[in-house]
Amino acid sequence: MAPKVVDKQAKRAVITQAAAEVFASKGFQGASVDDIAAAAGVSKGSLYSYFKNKEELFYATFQAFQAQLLLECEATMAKEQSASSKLQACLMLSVESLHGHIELFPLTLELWAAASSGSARERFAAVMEALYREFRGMTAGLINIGKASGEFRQDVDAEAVAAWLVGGLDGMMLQYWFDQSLDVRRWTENYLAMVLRGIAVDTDHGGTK
Amino acid sequence: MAPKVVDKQAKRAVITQAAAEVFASKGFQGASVDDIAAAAGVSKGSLYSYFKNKEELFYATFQAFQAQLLLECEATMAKEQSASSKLQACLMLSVESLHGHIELFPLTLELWAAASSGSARERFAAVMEALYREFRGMTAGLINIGKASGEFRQDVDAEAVAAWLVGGLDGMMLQYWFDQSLDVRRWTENYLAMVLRGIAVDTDHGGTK
DNA sequence: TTATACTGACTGACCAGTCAGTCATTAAAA
DNA sequence: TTTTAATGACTGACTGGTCAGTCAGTATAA
Repeated sequence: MAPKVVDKQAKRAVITQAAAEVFASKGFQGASVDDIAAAAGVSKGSLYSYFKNKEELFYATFQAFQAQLLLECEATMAKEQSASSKLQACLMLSVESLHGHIELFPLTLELWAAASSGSARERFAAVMEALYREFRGMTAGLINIGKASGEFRQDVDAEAVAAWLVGGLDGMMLQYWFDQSLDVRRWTENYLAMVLRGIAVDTDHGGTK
Repeated sequence: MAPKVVDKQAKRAVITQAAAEVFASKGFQGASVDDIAAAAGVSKGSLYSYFKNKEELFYATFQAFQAQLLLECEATMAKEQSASSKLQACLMLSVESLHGHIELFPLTLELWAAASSGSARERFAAVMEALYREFRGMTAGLINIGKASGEFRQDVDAEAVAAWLVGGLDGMMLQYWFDQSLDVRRWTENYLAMVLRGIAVDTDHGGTK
């Protein structure tokens, strides 16, 4: 009348952690549920008592990965003062973080592919749309604050810059995934300096040459 | 002593065209060779006489898609004079072109995923690395021409800007794929203007306010 | 005892790639 | 012109294997 008790949350975490590695190295379709169960040290039947199906498991796995990045990002951003330094801190942290966990980047690629076609398309596409909307909104908000405070030019299209920065980060990491000798951190630093000069109001104009 | 003759190249094109649609709507793993053969109006056995295996077929399909974009891009770029207008023309054309064939964008996503994990990883990853290297090189070359001609600042990191523009284009189209109400063309136009202002030498500074 | 967690063998569906045989087309012999 | 032979493009049933998800039975804690 009060049988065996396990910490379900902890066990879910163990499973998603194992799943992250397997999904990242074999892909969504390529990873079999047997593989994941074995990696997590759990039987297949047990795994199915924690997750409705493979799709659900994949989604939970990606969520865990994403949530951690978002947390780090928000924490770091809060420390900065000006809009441009917040932007810079946030972008650099994202690059650092993705760079540091590059072995999990395929999870994202798999989600993109899953969201683009296949049976789970509708669901994953909705997730991605919401995620991008949030990131764009956050970034655009930051830029608008900069405009309001007179830090950035009035004719800056906040949405456009936000979309390109968010997209650029993804595209950047994609290139890094394919060639890990690229110095994406330095590139990001240098590039952002250019972009900020382009959107800042002209106070001084200390050009080289 | 001379049997039925068919135009093999033409038939390959018919098959890859059908394959593009099927791969785009069902993904690489999700699309069965039977599906594709049926869509192309060809038997499965016949299809296998044109392509060694499914992977080969997928690669050929992506190549056809990519080659067309590259051709359009090079043609348009040749018409422009200054480095900045070449850059602008090339980027806008790419956005226009991808925008116009957005239904085939999943092909790219599938290739990314295929290149990130699974059995064909090595091969597809090499293809993607080469592709990005080429695009980055082309773009960086353009920027360096601009630097040499005094159009752009000397302290511009050409590689960094190139990587971010190339990556940004991908990331942009990704967002558009998930939400086709986004006005990516206008965003690109506006954003590029900002970037160009950031990398151009300071001649006049006609800021708004 | 009893409620719950857990196991792994099993099932049914799916699919890439093969291959033995068919058929339309053409060259050349009659 | 007609017949015959050669060719290779084409077909689709079949094989060998994989895998998501289920369930009947077992272990364990209260």
